[in-house]
Amino acid sequence: MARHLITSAIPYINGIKHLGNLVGSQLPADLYARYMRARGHEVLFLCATDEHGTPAELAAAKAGKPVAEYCADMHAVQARIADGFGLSFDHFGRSSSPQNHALTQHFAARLAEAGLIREVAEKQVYSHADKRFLPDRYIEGTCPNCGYDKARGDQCENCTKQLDPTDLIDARSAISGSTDLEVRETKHLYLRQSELKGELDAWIDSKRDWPILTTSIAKKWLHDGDGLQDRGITRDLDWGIPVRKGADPWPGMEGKVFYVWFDAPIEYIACAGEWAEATGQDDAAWERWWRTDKGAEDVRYTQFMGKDNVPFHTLSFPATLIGSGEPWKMVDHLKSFNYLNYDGGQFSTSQGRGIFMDQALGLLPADYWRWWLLSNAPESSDSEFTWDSFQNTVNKDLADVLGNFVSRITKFCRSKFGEAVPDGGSYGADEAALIAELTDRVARYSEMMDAMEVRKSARELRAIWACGNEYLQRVAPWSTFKTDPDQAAAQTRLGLNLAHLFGTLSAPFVPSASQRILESMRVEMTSWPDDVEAFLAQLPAGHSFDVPEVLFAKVTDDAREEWKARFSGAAPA
RNA sequence: GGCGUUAUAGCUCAGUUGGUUAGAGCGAACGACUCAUAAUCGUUAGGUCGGUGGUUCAAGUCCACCUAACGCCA
Repeated sequence: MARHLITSAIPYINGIKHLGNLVGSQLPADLYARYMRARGHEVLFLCATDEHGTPAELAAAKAGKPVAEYCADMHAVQARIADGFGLSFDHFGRSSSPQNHALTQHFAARLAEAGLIREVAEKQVYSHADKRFLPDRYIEGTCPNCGYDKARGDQCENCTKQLDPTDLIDARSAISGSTDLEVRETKHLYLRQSELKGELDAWIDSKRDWPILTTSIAKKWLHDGDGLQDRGITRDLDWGIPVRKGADPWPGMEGKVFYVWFDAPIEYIACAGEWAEATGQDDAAWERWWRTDKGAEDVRYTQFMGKDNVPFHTLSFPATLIGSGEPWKMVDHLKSFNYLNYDGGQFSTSQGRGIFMDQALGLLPADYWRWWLLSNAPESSDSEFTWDSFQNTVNKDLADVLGNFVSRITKFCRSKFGEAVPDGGSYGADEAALIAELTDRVARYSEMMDAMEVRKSARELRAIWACGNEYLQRVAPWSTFKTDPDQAAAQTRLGLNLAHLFGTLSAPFVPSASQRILESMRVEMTSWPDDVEAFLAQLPAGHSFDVPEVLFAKVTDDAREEWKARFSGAAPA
């Protein structure tokens, strides 16, 4: 038994995430966590909400709530939706937790002691009306290059020219519209990650089995242009973790907070602390997952994220851990994903384009979405959601191949032998061939799951389901029954055991349906079927079962068309 | 402009360190079966592996250049 620490990139607090966000991190992380648990390994699967920063403050203001209250509410909303999707976090934490405050300040102190923090004086735009410094993108004005009047302080969206806020003509706050702006000098802390460039480079080089997507992004940031740049890790905001040197004040940094990108990854660690607290355990309980001097040296740590998060996880966060000089557990495998597009374009939160997690659950059970998303995960390149593909895939794979298999074998048995596994007959060449094929396929499926090859795993699982239908078609117990009822009984017995096998193997992908299959077969989820032959003998003659209701109702053409229209992002109804 | 990813049958994609007739699922056509959510199973469908030029006894699989899509950065 191994120990697996698994984290999903933590979703930002300001709203409900869309399916693209889901498939890029939380869902594959859940797949892996469920699989590892099913194999009998010890798993700690953590996720949290990323709560700090300007967008959270603005979203709270828009909602008319204090930011702390807004974040608490949205955390509850995201937690409920995650639960709806069957995301099996051991803990769903918050980056605003006391644990993260303490840990973030601790890391900053350690980095300062190591000489890896420097102060930089910068000029930033202050808005008197908003009583705050404005990030570049929250300043609007007329582009000096093309005259577009809604250019942002970082870039003009019309002519794409890169801008400084001070370049803008008639600059105004994007928040209040106020033009009462002032350029002020302010000091910030920078993480000198360029000092660690060599170490990070060597570390990345040692990760030969990471996805190309991951290492190519990391290498680019390390070597592109002038190489790895130092990053500001503080901001002039109210909402965040106050800049302190451990428990002590940080002279000159009063009223400032750490930048969200500094504290967010630290939440992976803090979240383990939150988990320990929530489950009534002491610090040693979480430290054995995170401190290699306190029991974590045999932990295998895997992170899941979309490609936009890779630089922070391969460079900035490791720089923080290495720079601390303390024995923190570093990531062992970093599985990254490309983007999921929606029907010819990108998912868009602002334009309401695409499908959001809460809406998805309002249409169909989570298993439908899990199956489509995982079996089409954007691993090698961006992939695209279309309603036609979704309907076709879930109807064919889930309803026709898996659902119908369980249905046909249980109903056949009920009509000929009653609702218990029939006795009599024995296995012959057909059964041996089936068991041999399944042994081979289950081994390959397990290999693919170990390797986090999501699409390939899904494909292999589907092939395993198809084996059940192929077997029934080949031996045709409905025909055998007429001439040799004992032989038909043996075939049916094997068929029912196949349902048990499928229920177990499918659990990481479609946990609810798997649960229903196992319940109707009246068995608990037990061991992983490494020995297929032995596993297929677990339901003995006489074992009673129930015929389940339809496992997967099909998506109709009418529903597909209605949803396609409803989620087009065109004129809102 | 720099960099990266991708470009394989109508569609979605597999194709280990280069090596016999390039594979799967879906769709399509035909056939079988009738237990089942009109579900299933089988057979077939002949794609110059984006283009050009190289390396090699041998390249979809390595190299160079080109083209296209997407993305990141400046």
